[in-house]
Amino acid sequence: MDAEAPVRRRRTRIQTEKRELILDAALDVFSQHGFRGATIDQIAEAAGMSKPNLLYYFRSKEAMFTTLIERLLQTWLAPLRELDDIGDPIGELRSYIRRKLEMARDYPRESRLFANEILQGAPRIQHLIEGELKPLVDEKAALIKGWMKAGKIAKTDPWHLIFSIWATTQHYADFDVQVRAVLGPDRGGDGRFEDAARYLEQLFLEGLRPKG
Amino acid sequence: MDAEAPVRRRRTRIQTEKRELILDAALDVFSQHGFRGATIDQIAEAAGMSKPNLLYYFRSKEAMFTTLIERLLQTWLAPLRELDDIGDPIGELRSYIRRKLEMARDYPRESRLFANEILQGAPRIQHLIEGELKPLVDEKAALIKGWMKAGKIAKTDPWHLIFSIWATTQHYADFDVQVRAVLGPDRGGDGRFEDAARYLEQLFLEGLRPKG
DNA sequence: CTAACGTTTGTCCAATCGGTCAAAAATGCG
DNA sequence: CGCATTTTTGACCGATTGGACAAACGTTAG
Repeated sequence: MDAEAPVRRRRTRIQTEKRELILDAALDVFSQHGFRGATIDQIAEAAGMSKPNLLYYFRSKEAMFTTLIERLLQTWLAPLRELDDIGDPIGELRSYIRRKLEMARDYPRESRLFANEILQGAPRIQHLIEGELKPLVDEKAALIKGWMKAGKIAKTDPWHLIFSIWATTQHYADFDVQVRAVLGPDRGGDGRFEDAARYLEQLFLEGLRPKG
Repeated sequence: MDAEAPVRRRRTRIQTEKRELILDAALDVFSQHGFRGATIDQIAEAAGMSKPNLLYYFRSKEAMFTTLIERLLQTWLAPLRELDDIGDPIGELRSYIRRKLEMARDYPRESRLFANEILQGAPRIQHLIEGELKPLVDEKAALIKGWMKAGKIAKTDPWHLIFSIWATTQHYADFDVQVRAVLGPDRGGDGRFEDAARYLEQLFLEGLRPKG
């Protein structure tokens, strides 16, 4: 049931630190090569320690991955959790999009790791998707539906709306190589996220139809 | 230069057939597990033949992958190639979005294989992205920019517009497991693509701002 | 100092990997 | 038929993989 470290009684200071160090290295390697493509040796080297030493802190490659992806999902869903009925609907959605785009910019490894797992059929996190993600999305979809009924935003499908926000924002993390290559060295630099933010705001709020 | 089969002189009927059979099996396996995650044994079993026999038709795992992804890119870019100045701009974009969504529906394996490769930094197709994809996108972005200047569609960033079309449509192939799980057994069935089509059309044309 | 406990590593192992090879089986052709 | 060519396979190989293990090393409390 618990896929954790030696943990006889309490967790040592060293254990806490080294586990964090390992998880960071593992995130590097897993997000770049996927679960099967990553090797324990690679992770150990990235963490600056020997393979058996790494396996002293995590009993298996699977344990590292699980720990990583469960923690990641919480971070990843946080912005959606914050979506609520306090401000005005348009503003709420606008800042949700902005926050998701910031996450793609600041935590691209997490995004890629998650994408990799879903791409391969989510064999290790199916239960999290059905048990955590779906209920949360259903709840927020209901909230959004309320805004539509009240005429605060245009009537459309709230689930697909959420999908499209995920897709467009995470695209800048998951397909980063392609985005950069297509934009070229000038436009593909640091400014690409501000350009994306401006574009996405217009897309979601106004669409492409010319005014007037 | 040519990473092909035994090919002494011409390609036999059997060679042509078996190579197609193998490529189909390889697409199954590669799209599910990525390049490193896939094994020749898996592909051989999926193709219903022995491993050495498979290696008689393709000299290596890499050769299968390369053949597959080069062919795939052509299919994948075809809809964008068709984008031109003949019809009215709004209609052109509308049908581009529709075609891309149909491809996500009909060729999800291709989409996933491509996504997998990009996710991992496109180590094997960097040259195709820079040599083929970028020029095509630049060309079409210029076309779209012309439409904006002429007031046919709203002024915005054509490159990011293309990204957002890719992201939203391919999402339904790449994140299929998640989409289905979130929509549930009722809404996640065959109708999800029609729902998506309706939603995306509204998003891209009108945005979320309520009318009036 | 020393015993107990936490940490680190060198060495090893069975399983799996991509790929080779020679020989057998099937096929095409005069 | 008989011969050449193409197709198929079992056996094998070196390299890499995830992981086990015991011995060594470090740290700390009494």
